[in-house]
Amino acid sequence: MIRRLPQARDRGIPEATVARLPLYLRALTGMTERGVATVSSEDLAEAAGVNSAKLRKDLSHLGSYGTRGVGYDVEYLIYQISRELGLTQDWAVAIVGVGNLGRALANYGGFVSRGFRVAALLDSDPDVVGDRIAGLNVEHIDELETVIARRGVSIVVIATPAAAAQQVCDRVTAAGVTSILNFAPVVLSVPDGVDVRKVDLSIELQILAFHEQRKADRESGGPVMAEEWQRGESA
Amino acid sequence: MIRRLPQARDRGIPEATVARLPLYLRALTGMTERGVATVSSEDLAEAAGVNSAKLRKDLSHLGSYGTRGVGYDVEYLIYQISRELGLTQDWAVAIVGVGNLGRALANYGGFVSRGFRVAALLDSDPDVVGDRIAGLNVEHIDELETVIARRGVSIVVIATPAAAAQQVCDRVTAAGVTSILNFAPVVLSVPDGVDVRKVDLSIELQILAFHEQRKADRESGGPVMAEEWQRGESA
DNA sequence: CTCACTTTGTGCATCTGTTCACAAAGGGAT
DNA sequence: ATCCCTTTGTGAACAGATGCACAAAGTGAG
Repeated sequence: MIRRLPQARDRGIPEATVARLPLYLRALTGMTERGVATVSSEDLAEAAGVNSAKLRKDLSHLGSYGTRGVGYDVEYLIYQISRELGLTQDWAVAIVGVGNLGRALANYGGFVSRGFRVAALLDSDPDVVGDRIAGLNVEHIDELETVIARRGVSIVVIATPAAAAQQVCDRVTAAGVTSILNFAPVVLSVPDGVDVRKVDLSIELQILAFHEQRKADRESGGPVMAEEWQRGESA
Repeated sequence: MIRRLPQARDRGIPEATVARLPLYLRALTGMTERGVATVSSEDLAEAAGVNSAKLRKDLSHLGSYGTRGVGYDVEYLIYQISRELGLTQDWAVAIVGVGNLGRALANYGGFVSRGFRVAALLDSDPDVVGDRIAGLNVEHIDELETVIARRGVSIVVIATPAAAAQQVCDRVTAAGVTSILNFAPVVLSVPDGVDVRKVDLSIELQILAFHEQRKADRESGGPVMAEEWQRGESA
């Protein structure tokens, strides 16, 4: 039986915490730019849009980096979170699919700012290959494996149409990539050990629609009962 | 005390379930296009990339729409999920900020396909105002309130630079919008009753980097045990 | 009708995440 | 040094989500 010590410095950081660390990092970066040297959990939590107990518990998973009665040193905390997230090293990212979205991503400043470097843009469309976007030459998808190997690409962003995504995914995983950010609206199947994160614009809208509908229902005198539909004769 | 009946048709659908319904919907749509009339929880779960017990529990929150020994009627289930998500009605969406990302969103087919209609594109840049994108005229941000009111916009997508986002947010909430999809890398503060969903490209990358780093650590000689760090003399 | 087989819907145990509330720790004033 | 004030770090209660495993419900063959 694996006994998990309840120590800090335990390397098992909860997934929910990991997802919030970038948020704290951004808030802290803003503060350091405004010359703030020290921040309390209360203030940082407010800036990040979470409650302060949660913030403190999250940070406690990294170690004990605050000073009671005072708060956290902004610079130091930035460094600790960056290190934990692996942002002190430089990640080479390839973007596959240079349509509207791929272009937007290539030009997105937020990528470059924090340890990420767009190392390649790839597409299959001959009209697009050769274009210069965000200072990079768009290369043909045939070069995928070569580019990944030569430039040490470890994260691939898939911004292709849905139909091409699985195929691209298969090729990049075969080439040894184990981290994929997928914008195509499909469920990718990948070998064990490969992480896929998905960003799906239409899913987000659908979730909003759900809540919006519910708000509307509540205002206009309750749910529209009994639009009951006879079961069976649909098809 | 409010006694919540453990019945199906209970309108309290868990958030986690709501977030998966669009996934099921997409899988089902694919099936109906391939002429599949009936599907088991096992197969649908596989297509959506979840486990089958979870799928069944999720669907059971909508009601009891399956047939034991047979499975679910694809068309009927599509209808039920669509209705629950509010996709049987037509949602007018306005996109504020017509940079690379805004353009990508305006052209994204997935929006239109399911009940969402891009009703307006707005920007503050005079060079962009007047452009025709995805069949729409880009309008000046000054028209924001008018456009929202006239076209019945109920969901606003913010795709502006970070610096402009809160201001746009304030204006659209003042105009009565209660659902916002935010792509700008800032924490928006909104009045009670307003739903904000956030899509943040760089956060997703940072989460991937964290896991990637961890995988790298593990391979290069196991967890770096006893990198124990003496507490206190850091900083 | 009865039996064998399939697949749903759900009670229950478990795990993960959130929030409360407070003791412990540090700072600064006197 | 002592006292008071602030703020962290965390135990414990609670809440929410997941997954197992099985009874209940349906189909179809004989």
